[in-house]
Amino acid sequence: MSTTQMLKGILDGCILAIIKNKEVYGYELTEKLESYGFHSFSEGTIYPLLMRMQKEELVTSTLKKSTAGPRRKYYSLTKKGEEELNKFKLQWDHLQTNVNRVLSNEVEEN
Amino acid sequence: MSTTQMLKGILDGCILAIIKNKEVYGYELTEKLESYGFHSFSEGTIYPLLMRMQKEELVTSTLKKSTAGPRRKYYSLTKKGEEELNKFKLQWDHLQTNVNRVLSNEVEEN
DNA sequence: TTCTATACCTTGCAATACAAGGTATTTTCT
DNA sequence: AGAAAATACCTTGTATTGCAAGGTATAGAA
Repeated sequence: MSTTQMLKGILDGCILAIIKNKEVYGYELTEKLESYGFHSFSEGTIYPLLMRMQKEELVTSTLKKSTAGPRRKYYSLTKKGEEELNKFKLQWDHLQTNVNRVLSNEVEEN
Repeated sequence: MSTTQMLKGILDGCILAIIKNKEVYGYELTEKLESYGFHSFSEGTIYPLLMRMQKEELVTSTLKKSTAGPRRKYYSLTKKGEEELNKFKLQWDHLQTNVNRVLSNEVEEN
């Protein structure tokens, strides 16, 4: 099993969290994710993902001049994006709890 | 983002962990996962997954009579399956660490 | 001018969770 | 005995998403 599969759906939430903290552009994200411990991501992953999130109105983008190279497309969170991030946090929390419960072989308590 | 996507690749590890603890049959798994807090899984998810894991020699299966209904196909872990489970635990640990780091906006320490 | 780094995007593929539908066995109910 | 219900397995087709590979364009440096 590759880490690739384990990231499905989780990367979305991580990127929302990063954008919330500070607006970023796509190219920057591929590097930024590394600073959080992830192996570096393909641009073929990042750009389509950002465009999808914009289509879903979770983020907005504005072009700004770069110091070196073409203009950067900076992304920031919409209100809907913040709500989505909060939803993700809850889901991630449940997932963590459940997986850890399975791995340590404990049954759910109520 | 649905939980469905967040499970990709993670379900494998969970099922390996459950099988290691005690041999189980497919139909039973769909119920067992609920007791760990997961919403119940489709059989269309479980059966292909078990067959794939058998093909990869992570598990073996034996048919046993049921008290009610057709014979059950019980799965148990191979040595390779145990190794895979250990790998999964490490990967899951890293994933947890990294995602939580992003969500709390901490940079990796070295 | 040419090279390099920056920055964006597209296409096609692989992996996997799931809905929907199908088959067979065993017990229970009428 | 026949019908119904629960148990148990499997298959097909679809949607989602991460990624490799390849493409385009801008700006500064050599």
